[in-house]
Amino acid sequence: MIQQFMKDSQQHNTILDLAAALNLSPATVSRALNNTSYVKKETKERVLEMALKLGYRKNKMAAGLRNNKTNTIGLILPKISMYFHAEVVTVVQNLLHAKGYNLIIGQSNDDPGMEKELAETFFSSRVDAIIVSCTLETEDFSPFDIFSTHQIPILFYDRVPPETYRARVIKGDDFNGGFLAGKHLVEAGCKHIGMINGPMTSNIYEARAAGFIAALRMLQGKEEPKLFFQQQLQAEETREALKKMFKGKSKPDGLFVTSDRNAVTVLQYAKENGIKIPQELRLVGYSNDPVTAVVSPSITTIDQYPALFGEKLVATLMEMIESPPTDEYQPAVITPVSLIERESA
Amino acid sequence: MIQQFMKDSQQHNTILDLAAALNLSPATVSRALNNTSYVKKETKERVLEMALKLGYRKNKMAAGLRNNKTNTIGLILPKISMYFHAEVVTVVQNLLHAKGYNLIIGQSNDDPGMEKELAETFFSSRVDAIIVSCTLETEDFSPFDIFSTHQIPILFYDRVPPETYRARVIKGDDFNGGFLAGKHLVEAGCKHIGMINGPMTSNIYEARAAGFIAALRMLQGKEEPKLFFQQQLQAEETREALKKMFKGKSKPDGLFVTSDRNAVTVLQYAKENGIKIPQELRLVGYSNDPVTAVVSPSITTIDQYPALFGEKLVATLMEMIESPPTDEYQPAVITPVSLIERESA
DNA sequence: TTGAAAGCGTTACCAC
DNA sequence: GTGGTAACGCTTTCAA
Repeated sequence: MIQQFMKDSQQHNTILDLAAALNLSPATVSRALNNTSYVKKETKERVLEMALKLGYRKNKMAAGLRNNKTNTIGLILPKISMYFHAEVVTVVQNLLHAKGYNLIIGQSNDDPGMEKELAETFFSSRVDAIIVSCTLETEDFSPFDIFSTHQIPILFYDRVPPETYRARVIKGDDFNGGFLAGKHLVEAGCKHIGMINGPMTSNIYEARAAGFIAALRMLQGKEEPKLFFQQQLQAEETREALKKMFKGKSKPDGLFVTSDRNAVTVLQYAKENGIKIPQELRLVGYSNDPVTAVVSPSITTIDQYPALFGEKLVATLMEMIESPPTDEYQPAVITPVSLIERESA
Repeated sequence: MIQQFMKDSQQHNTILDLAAALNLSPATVSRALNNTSYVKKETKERVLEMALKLGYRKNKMAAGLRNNKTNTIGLILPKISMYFHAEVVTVVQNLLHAKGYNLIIGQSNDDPGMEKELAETFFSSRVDAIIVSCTLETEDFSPFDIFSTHQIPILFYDRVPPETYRARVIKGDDFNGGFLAGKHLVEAGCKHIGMINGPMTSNIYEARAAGFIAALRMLQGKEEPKLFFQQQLQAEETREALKKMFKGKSKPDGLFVTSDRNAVTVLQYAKENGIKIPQELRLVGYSNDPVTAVVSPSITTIDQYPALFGEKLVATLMEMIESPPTDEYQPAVITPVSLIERESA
């Protein structure tokens, strides 16, 4: 009876197949499947039962084409293996899944060219919205213009464009993170405080540095911290920076390293060179990567609450998707940070 | 001139718009855009130029619907923040992107229910193929049957179904990994060797245990290692296991912990309880998570070469997508592992 | 070398 | 409550 309506197993059953098997119109079947408008209770049950029997699954592409809505969100980030990003992605994906959304993830590998390609691809896939954390070097944000011009919600997070590029933004309180680090080192009695930072082209490193310097100025009365290095956050460069710092006579006794991975590198360098942490050098990292808790000495660091961050991200995104687009200025959402005190400082 | 063909900026330009603007048929435009069949060189250039001018981007859904090919691959894994998986995903995504494929990632959070849901969703999205690393508890693999019955390539990796479930598989050499760990501990002179393992419902832990036991039998002549615990890989349970192990009089002097995160937990437990590593207890972990290199003492572990793993994964998948489906038995692809010797053993 | 037209699977409008 | 049908944007046969 039913077999006769089944196609070759490799074929996909469609609404038309269901309709034929039930002597109904495709319209009614669609209504029954989607709970839209009224369908006789009995009819609905028959449809659902048959759908199960024939192993029917909606073709999302067809639905997407018709509805101009894909229930897919694109997410572009530099590297998924970074602790903060991995945590955020996990939360975002779980929350979106619960709301019936699919997530497409693209890694730019910190390459602006790749970032642009991903933006194009996601646009072609007609994502309903897009979430972006930029590369360290993104200076041209025009590849993202297509989204705003087509009224597709775009939300930047963590590494975001400058305010001059009008866009919705959610980011951690990097200024405060830097400030807390500086304050902690000053209050620990450090006199020669240095910093190893990421490239200033990225808002997060710029803000962490600003907060850090503000703390030193305010609490230490110093005009400008002397031992101050910027670099790409590679282990080799960190070692170079350390070599320079410890060559002179006024060695640092406190160091703020704006990424935990690099803070670990500092730890290793110190061990290799007989520098005692925290006795001779106090150290503060950034992100509360679990690794900071298990090295010894454990590393004092700044927690960014990635789970909370992810929740706010999704809440903001949903608001953007559901509410009609507005030209009103929307201030950046800032999520909290706090200092986690451990052995290194 | 051109403006008159532009729609409201929020609308998407289509092939019809291009065709109208150029006085061509949509067919020709499509051919020009896709390099399919011959189009006069000049026509093609005009099309491409206009596409650029109007900011045309192909609607992938429409193309997918028509072609029955989405250029999208689904990937289901337990948790993206695990080192091995993060690395594999990165490689897989980069390689697939280079080949023009999109990747949809879904995290099951080690929940078989979620895993099933993701499989359904990806099927609905009509992915061209699917890659799966199962949850620790997946025992019913039938949610994946839809893919094989519809001739959609499915490739399991790392945590895979038993051989009785006929499917293409690629996995690390877990047996050998276990063997290497056992051998290393025996050769280091350990007499009371124990193991802390994950749940035996998962093939990876089952194989690591088998290899480990084989090594002890072969090299130590022991019938059965005595200090042997299985558990879910949570820190608390690891501590429980350790407490039991070190309560009795015959304490272990060598320990194989089948996950690096737990090996770190062992390290901390040892520190807290004054057990000297490696003098009193030699320790071997699994995965070569970067954390094992930076804790002290650094942890001897088994490297799984995730980058190589990812390459083989993509190569196998491409072969499955491109070659006609076959019923021939395809043996599992096994990727190499090796022991990384560090301070802990 | 190009055009006309059908069709992929779904949904929503308009009838009845 | 339900059915008929057009339309979403693209590609591909068939014809010219």
